Amino acid sequence: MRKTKTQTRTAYHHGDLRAALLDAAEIELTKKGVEAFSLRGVAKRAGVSHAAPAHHFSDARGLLTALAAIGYERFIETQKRRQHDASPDPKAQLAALGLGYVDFAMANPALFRLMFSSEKTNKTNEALATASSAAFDKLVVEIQNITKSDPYTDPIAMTDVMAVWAIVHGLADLMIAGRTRRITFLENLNKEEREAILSDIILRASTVQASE
Amino acid sequence: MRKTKTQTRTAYHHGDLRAALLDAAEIELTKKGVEAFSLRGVAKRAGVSHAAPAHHFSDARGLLTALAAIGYERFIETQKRRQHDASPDPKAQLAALGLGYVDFAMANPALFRLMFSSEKTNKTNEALATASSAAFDKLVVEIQNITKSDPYTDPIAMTDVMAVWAIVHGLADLMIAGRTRRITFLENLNKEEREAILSDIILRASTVQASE
DNA sequence: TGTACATCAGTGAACGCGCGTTCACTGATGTAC
DNA sequence: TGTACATCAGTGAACGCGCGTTCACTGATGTAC
Repeated sequence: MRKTKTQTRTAYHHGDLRAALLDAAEIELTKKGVEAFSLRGVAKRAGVSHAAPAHHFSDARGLLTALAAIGYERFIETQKRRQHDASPDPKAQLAALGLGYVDFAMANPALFRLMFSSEKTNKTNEALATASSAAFDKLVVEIQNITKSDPYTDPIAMTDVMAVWAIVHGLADLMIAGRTRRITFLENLNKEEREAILSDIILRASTVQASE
Repeated sequence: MRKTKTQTRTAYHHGDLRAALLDAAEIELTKKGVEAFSLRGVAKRAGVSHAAPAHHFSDARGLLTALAAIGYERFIETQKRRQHDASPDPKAQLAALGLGYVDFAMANPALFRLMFSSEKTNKTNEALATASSAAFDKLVVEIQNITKSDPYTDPIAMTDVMAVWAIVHGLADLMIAGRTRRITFLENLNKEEREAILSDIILRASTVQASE
């Protein structure tokens, strides 16, 4: 999962238990789901006693909140990677952002649900709020590049933000839930074909698309 | 919540414990969330001993599955009500369907999440699969009315189904999660204005919209 | 209508389990002199 | 460099709690005659 460690490993006792706990929490989340997630399970996976996490996180909520914040950072990285490989054209950039959104959800369904749908994170946490806002702002910037209008002052542009966000988020959530399996033709396409269709769907949500 | 009872109440022992348990389960779900849902809590709410539910549901999964199936029936009713009050024009009908989708999610967020995002239901259950398919088919029919083409045989029409479903589902899920609070102008509108904007957003997803 | 019996919905005590939390402890690391 | 002490990350036993599950039971309802 995450690879930031072994730097300080064996430096002090465990080395970097905080990072190890976050890694273990992600595995626990993926294998057990948010519903069956337990601090004791995380400690066991990290190979420490069940009382050890208390030195780094006050409780499960604190650990999950930190994990969600890291999730947003990786979420943004996934989108940037997609955009880097795409044409610099604003619409291609927006579609790439959306494909990155879906990529991340499919690759990390449990983490995605934790970030967007769970009550088990502390939304007033500063790191989480900052990371979450950064993700939102990336979308706002892409829409601004297309509409040439600042969504924070122009309701029409903000409506585009909302519409694109909704369609991308809806695709991601339905795909995670396995609901697209019902749509057999989509499942039978190869990667390129499927992405072309998803890009087309994503771009429908911005009105500038239609008026061009 | 549900009002089907007192019919047979006091008829045999409790009367209709099965229905009472489903009512109690919905309250438990709303107050505790899927994550903290417990059979004992449901029994307590229904005013029976914690072992009583076993006579009607094998376990929490069985109870939640039955509740999800009922949820889909009410989900469809909510959409039909919206459509009944709308113009018979196919696009107005589609927008009404979408508004009903959002209505239901906002009025029953926990139940909505149980239906669409939870691992705690048994998806191979016949009643649940039937109810869920009926909801999907309603959307398929509305798209067919607009495109004049059967989505089950025409991939272009099915893509419209997917796109409309995604945008409506995304709106619903983001609104439940409180993510639209960031979009302040939307929050300051009255009911009619907000619904006009949501309808506009929903109709963007169908390509027939743009080509007309 | 009356009695005797069968059925079965709901009871309540008991169980084992995993959970979060507490707390006295151990022992490795860091620091003062 | 060496010793003595402080710090603090991690240990492991113990706790109380709510959970699902089991099971012998009670007693109301239904049925046979």
